[in-house]
Amino acid sequence: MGRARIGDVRREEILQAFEACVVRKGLAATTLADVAEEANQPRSLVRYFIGNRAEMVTLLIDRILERGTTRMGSLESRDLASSGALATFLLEQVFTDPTSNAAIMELWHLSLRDAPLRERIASIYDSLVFEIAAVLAQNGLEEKEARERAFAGVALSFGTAFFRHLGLAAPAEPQLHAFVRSVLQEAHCPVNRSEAPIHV
Amino acid sequence: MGRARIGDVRREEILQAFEACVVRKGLAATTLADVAEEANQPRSLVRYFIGNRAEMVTLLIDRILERGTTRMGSLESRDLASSGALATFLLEQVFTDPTSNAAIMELWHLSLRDAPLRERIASIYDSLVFEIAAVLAQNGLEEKEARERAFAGVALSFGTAFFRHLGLAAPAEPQLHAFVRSVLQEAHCPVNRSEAPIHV
DNA sequence: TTATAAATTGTCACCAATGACAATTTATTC
DNA sequence: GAATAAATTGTCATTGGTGACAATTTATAA
Repeated sequence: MGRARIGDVRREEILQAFEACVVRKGLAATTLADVAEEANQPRSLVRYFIGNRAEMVTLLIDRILERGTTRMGSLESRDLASSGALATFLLEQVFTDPTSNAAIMELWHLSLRDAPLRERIASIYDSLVFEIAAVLAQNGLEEKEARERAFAGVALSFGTAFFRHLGLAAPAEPQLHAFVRSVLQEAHCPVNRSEAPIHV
Repeated sequence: MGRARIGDVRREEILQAFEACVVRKGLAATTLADVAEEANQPRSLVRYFIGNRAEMVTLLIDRILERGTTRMGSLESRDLASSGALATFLLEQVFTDPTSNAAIMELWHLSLRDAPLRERIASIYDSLVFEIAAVLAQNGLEEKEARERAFAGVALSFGTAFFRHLGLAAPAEPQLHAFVRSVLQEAHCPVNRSEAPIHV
């Protein structure tokens, strides 16, 4: 007996509202009252269903990271055989959605003083690098070099996305594409890796 | 008559303490009391010499940005003729100092909801791109392409620095170097870094 | 209908941080 | 050493946000 539990629904509503607030005004500036208003609920209900503010933050982090993870997962199912396809994927799929970007940048800031979170975020990007390296290796690249090039490609895309967000005038799509490809695939004149480090 | 003004000294001490706190625990978490303690002054003196918290934040931002600007300025005086030297500069000078990085990341987060600040930060990176593009153009690259390649090189270095901070296993120095060069210069192969300016 | 568990409402105390300011002390110039 | 401007100390009120909880209402199963 008793009343039907609708906690899951409420929690979902609340987290959604929370995320909207965070994207709009930032984590530090969103109060429980903000979230409650966004969710059309009294503040006490937010506390009743979610609990602490800290717990709410934890839930939101999980939510965002999980979305990131599943998005990475969808990479495997795609047809990304060529480095050109990889470049397109990186530039057009991974760092484009502004809402996700806002959420990620918030998490990034949190991670500055939260080592476990930092590792969780790192592991997502790491798996992205891993997947891309796998494709490159399939195309005949040596494993270590594949990983290095994948890293560079992701770093370049990442940096570009951040600079875009800053409002810097980025090169046009085809140019960026060419740059990403140029780090992903062997140039015609391969760098001699056995050569000793030049600087230092 | 009256007492000698030592406001400038005090202000400097306070700002220094403020920055130390921000780097250590983040802007949002540092209180006036924290700053006062770090500066070995009572909180009321901090208020007396600096004023508002908002004003203090403004001063800190100016301080950090100005340092960034002057650091960019020092670029011109260097001998960065070859793309190899540029790569070295980007990888070893620009995004390396952990304290500056911490400060910048804090500013970055602030800039998410502060358009004027965002533009100021953008202009710093923009002038970095500009300077590098100038060197590339001097080496014979067409102006537009020079700017595009400079952008990519900076974005790659930036992304690498961020990923490093995340704890991701980055490629070794010489590999990174090769990647940066590969986006900075046309894809054929002057390998020797100490070489004179590269011709297209 | 009744018992019961869950949901909903509303209120209150507490805390940390800020801002404001009066009172006092110190250094400097005349 | 007197006048004065600046520095220094200490205290208080306010505020915004959180956490806690008692009281009430609502839906469901028996």
